[in-house]
Amino acid sequence: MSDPAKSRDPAQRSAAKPASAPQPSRIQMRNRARILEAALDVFSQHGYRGATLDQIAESAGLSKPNILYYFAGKEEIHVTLLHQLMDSWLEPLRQLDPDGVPLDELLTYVRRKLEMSQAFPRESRLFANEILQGAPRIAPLLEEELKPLFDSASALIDRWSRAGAIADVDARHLIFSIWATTQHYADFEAQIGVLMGPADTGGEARRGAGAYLAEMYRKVLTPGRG
Amino acid sequence: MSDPAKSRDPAQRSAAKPASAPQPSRIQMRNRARILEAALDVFSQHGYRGATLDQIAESAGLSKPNILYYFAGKEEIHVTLLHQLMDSWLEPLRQLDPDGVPLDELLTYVRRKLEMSQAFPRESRLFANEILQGAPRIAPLLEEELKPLFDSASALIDRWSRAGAIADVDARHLIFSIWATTQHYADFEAQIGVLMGPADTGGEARRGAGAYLAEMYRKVLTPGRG
DNA sequence: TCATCTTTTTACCGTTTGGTCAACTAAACG
DNA sequence: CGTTTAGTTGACCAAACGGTAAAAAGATGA
Repeated sequence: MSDPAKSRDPAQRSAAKPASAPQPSRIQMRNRARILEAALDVFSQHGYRGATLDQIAESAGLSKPNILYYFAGKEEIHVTLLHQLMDSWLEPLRQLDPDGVPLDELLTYVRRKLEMSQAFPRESRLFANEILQGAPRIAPLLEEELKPLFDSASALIDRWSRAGAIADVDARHLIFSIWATTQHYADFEAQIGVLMGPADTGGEARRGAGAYLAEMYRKVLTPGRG
Repeated sequence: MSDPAKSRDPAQRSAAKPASAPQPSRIQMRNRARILEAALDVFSQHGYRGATLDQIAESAGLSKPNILYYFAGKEEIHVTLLHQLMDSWLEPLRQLDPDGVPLDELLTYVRRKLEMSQAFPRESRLFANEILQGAPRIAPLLEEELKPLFDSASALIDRWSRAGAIADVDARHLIFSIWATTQHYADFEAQIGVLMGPADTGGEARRGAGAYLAEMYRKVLTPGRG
């Protein structure tokens, strides 16, 4: 009766055997992508608990049981999104070049991070939601992926700082402030929309943020009489 | 049968007649405070949809129907918290003194805002959660209370800027960056705990943040050769 | 003491939620 | 073609949810 592996299970668990990668079909790739796209919409807007499978299903144009055919459950969809997100999210930090011009490297990092928040506000909000709630599903990933990168970037900035290439700043709090200021424009968009005038959110606010942050971090990082 | 106002209704709707303020009893004050305290815990940790009346009830040490005796519903509890929060949240900005020393005023504002985030992280997260989800319940309050204050503060900073008392910065984005950097330590505490080492979150990180932000905004705001 | 008003609880209701099941349809392949 | 497999769906379920009804229990004051 219960023949194991009697049929291919697209909703493969995370601990699937590495050897048995049955190469997903075109339909599977398309529908998984649809589901993740819809889930990003719903999760980023309502948070994990606030999102329902029915909402995701309707937004994806699929039935709820069909969604559970591709993913083992609500949590697996969420975790999948977070894993996908983490990679692209860390890329700007990875591109910090130890051999580049320190000030340019950091200002470029600020610019990339801001562009990323503006281009992918849903991803930013999804991440913010998860962290706000204590990172219950992404904590291991923070420890394994984010922390090593954060440590090495901090060490690099500290070296630049001690060498006098940039001002004497606390590297870790500098990174925090860059994350905070850039992601703020995505995460608090509802507030900014009210304060800047709703008609304006995409236009002047965008350029204004870039110009302000560039100038701010130029002042913060330019070495000078202390 | 349906005698209106046949019994005092502690769960008074918001649009209650102003003349009929029956002066709440000691029990009412104590239990309402318990409920709001418990609700702040639960809402700030799980978000609006993620929080349940049963959780709030258990945390408050009351039964669920008893909670609904004091508040008309889940949403009313949430809105009450947001209203209470908004007042104290805006106070540091209100204390900006047009007649003070501009640089000192702004650095003091940064310090106060950071202290507030560190002293009331649950309030900060409650607010962040609400904004993140599009401010569905607090939008009117943002328009009526936050925006006027934001506009006048921006105007004041602009005047200081044009007068040369501080550097030439965009006042509105300056305020955004102050909000972002200070609230970040409360809202992203889970992330910061991982990156700074969990044992450290309350100690060095606290002082480090204050020192870093003071130095950063000193550099940003000190007028000098552009 | 009794009568009245406030507070609390027990039992319940309708809806929503994540998830399952068995049957159905559509491809793939010989 | 037929058979096997992949994909899809309507019907359903148990649990959790916000909220209600009504009556019990406490407090209050004459």
